[in-house]
Amino acid sequence: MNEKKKNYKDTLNLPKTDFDMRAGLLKKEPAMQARWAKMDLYGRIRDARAGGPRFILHDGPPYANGNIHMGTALNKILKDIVIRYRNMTGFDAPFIHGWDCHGLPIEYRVQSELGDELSEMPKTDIRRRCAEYAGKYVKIQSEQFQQLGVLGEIDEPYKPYITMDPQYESAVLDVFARLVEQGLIFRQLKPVHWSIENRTALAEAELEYHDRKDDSIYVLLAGADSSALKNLFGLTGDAPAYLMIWTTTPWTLPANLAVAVHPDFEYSAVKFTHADKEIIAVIASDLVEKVCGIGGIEKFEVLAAARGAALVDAGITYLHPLIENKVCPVVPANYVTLEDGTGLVHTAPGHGMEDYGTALKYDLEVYCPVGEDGVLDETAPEWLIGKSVWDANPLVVDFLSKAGTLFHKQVITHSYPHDWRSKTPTIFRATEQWFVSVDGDMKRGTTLREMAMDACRKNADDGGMDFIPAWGRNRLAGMLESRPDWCISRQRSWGLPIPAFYNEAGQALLTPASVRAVAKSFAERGSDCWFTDSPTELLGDYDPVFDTDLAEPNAFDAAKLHTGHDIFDVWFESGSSWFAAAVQRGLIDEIPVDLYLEGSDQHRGWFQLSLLPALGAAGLPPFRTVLTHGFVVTEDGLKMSKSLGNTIDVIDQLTKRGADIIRLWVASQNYTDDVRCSENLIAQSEDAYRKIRNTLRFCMGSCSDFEPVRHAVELPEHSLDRWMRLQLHQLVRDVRGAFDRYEFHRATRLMYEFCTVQASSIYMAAAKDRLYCELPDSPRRRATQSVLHEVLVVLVKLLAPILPHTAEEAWEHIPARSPNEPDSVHLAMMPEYDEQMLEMAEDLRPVNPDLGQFSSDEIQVGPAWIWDRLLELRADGLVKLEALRNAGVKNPLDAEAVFTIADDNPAAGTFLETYLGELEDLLGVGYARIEKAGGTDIDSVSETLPIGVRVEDTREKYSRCARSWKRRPDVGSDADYPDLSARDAAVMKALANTATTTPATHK
RNA sequence: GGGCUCGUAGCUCAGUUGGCUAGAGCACACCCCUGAUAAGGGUGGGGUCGUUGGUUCGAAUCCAACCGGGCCCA
Repeated sequence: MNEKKKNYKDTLNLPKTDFDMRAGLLKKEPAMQARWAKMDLYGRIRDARAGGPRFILHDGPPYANGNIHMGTALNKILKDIVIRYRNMTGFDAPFIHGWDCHGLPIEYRVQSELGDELSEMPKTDIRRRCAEYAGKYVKIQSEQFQQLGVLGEIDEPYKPYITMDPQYESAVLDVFARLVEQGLIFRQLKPVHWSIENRTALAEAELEYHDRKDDSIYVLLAGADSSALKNLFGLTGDAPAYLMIWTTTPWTLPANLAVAVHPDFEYSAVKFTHADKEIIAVIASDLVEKVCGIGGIEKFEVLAAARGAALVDAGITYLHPLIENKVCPVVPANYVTLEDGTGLVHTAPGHGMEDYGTALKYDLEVYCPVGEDGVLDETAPEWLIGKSVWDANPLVVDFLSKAGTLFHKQVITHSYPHDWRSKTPTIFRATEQWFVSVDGDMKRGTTLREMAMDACRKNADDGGMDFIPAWGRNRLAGMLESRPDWCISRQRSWGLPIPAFYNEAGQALLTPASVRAVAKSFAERGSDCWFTDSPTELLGDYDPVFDTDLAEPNAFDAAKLHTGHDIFDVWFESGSSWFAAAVQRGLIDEIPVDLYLEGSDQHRGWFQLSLLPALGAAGLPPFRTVLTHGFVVTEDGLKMSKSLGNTIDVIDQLTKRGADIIRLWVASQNYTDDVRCSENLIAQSEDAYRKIRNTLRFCMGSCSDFEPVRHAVELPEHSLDRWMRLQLHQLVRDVRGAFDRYEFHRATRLMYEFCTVQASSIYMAAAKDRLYCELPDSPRRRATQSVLHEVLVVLVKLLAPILPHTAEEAWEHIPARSPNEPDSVHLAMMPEYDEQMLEMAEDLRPVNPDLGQFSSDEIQVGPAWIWDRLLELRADGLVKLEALRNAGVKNPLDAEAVFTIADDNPAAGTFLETYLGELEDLLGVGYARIEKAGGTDIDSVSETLPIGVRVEDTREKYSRCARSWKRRPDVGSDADYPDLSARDAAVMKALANTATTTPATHK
């Protein structure tokens, strides 16, 4: 590089900025977060938006156990984007975070750590340890969320809502009292999933299905009246008749009380030899062959057939397989299938949900001979008493085998429910539990199910709910339609006690007033007092004698009561958060809140289990809109699991790449479906991040000597700058629209493509010449700076919800940022767009007075149309430049663009003259000129605009300007600067002038 | 097994009420620039729109079945 070139370089206005090209997020983000905390950014946003329209997103509480994972991060970042965007559009949108602290997983964890100490430990000690454990993870997760740039009432000086907080617990009881008031709470013996290991009833959510090996047995049940059974089939003879059933849980046979058949199925009486005797067995017709095959029966004879309904109508009974002289009925049931077994279903109401339903219908006893320890009690056959159900299995099989009623036994592997924590198999067992009734009539004259279904049918504006994506409505409705009563009791320590007292007769004291009395105690002393205080103390001023809700108030002597041992299902606690989190903060009037935003699994979970308490207690849904997102899956779309080792750790990514990278990844995903995540995919976001960052950086660098108030100018008519501003305003319109609809991936893509295409590839590339080479204060340069400055400010604001750290850093580097703007971008308002400008641009006018007409009277043009054509000319020219490059002209500045028009088309000529300068820059060529072709044979890019373009090598033809590097005919036209083009020579003279008049600049 | 749901280039996404040889950006390849430089620009290749059938003059778009993935149940 020679001396002279260097001199000219010094005369250029090259970009200048302190905004680092390399992000350095790992260092900057923590510092930024610390500063936000120090300045109380969140509090300042609250103050700034006070009085604005409220927007409440109610945070679903994550479970305070373990580090956050990618899914938790996805969820919280999406919420944070919503909150930030809403606040930037003028809403008063607080963000109150929450944590779910009670529950089995934590208790189980603490128990495992305690080991043998556990047995001697009082409940309060276990609970204290659980509380410490939960508190520890609340803190850890809180910090992790904050590291992701999540804002809100999550840490000091603000308080998130914590489900183990006394105030919160008290509020949950408040909700409960209202449900009691509505008559929705009842107590009943009912089979529940029971964990023997943990001695507790389990919610369905607490089950995992794993393969397990079990004895699959086919059992013959002798007809109580063998001839009656044979008569039904029109049979005679000596062979005894049996019903054949199938089960994989032999231990439930002691509790067998019936056999269920499908009334519509056909059943066959089959004759074959079993244990050297000829017998007749009843099997569903479609399964005869299969069952005989399984049993190794080669020779069998189907004697006759009858409908299931006929068996029922004939009052067929059978002899209990284990208990002598016990006679049981055949009952109809529609859930009987022909998938497995024999089509006749062993029914034990104490050990199965469907069996239980049948029992209620046909008045069978809900008999359960199994204790909470999984051991058969004294009501069982003597040889089974004291045996665990697992030990009972082989004994039962053995008994049947000896009795000759075991048709067949085989070991099968099947999917069986396991306790999600201990991984041990669960059983169904009937126990006394507390329930929320779904179909019982409330005081308000309807049922919870009816209310819920009704809310599902209506939109938010009609008192119902809105769903994003729309199918959420269907999914929630489907679950509500079929869900059973909600069992809310658990037999554990770590949870909110169900405030039921019992008298000596075992009657429960549970009324709205008694619950509220306990709520008061819990608010004052925390729920630990349930385990330390006497019932009298817990009830305070409440005296059952004066409780009008009690039918027999005198049956309950406060002094003789004892407290119940049940705690609430944790879902009831989190399902009451709409009330409990709001009541402490004076936000009760905001119910239903605007938005719940969780993973799609929460249709069954939190959404449903918040809806039910809210409808029961308040008569309203808790939310107006439910937004769900999919799950984080691997690059191949498969589920992530620790055991498969295909997970990606969010903290790992955070400490490796920075929060804004993860946030950009989140924002770029269409979360309505599952989102794929891998190292690769996040790396892709990192690339995108760099592009965005550099686009901002170029704007800053180019505006280093630009102050909008002093230098901003009107953009010239027909200038590329006008096009750019048009693009920018379209961007604002489209991005805001996308944000408004929660379509963050659209917003992100729009902004990213704007940076890549419109800004970087088209505008900035074209604007370089004028930015660098023109006089600093030239109107043309100032116009470009005016646009770039606007691009910068607008883009930083639009990006702020997604990239809070980078946007804030950029905000600080915006040259001459308006004093009217706040000192944090997160306090700023989202940019508005010039609707009129956009309309005018799209507007097509029959004839543009500046341009006349192109080829016919019908043609209609407008700015948008014109720029589309110009960009087509650009694309065409670029292809030709590429060809020229391959032919040896490497640098487009060594080429000229020649635009050809027909002689007789003055309109096209005028058009070209108007835009020739912009076309030169758009193509990045040294020079552009117009050529009139003789005929009409123009190789035009557009039918409506007959203009052709070609490019030519000018290395022989023109000299290169030593300053702008452009080859053009006017190089050397100024004798003082023979190596410069006319424009650059003039600029140099002007600069020389300035230099002599203001020597200070050379100091 | 059931309910809901998704399936467009290697990746992330567009594709209005069915209608021109299915579009972007990234990635990739090749090339350029070296005055956004651990930057910037250009060109190009790449898709039987999960599969198969059907409706239709015409289907990525509507219907059915199937295959594969996910969530929730069983």
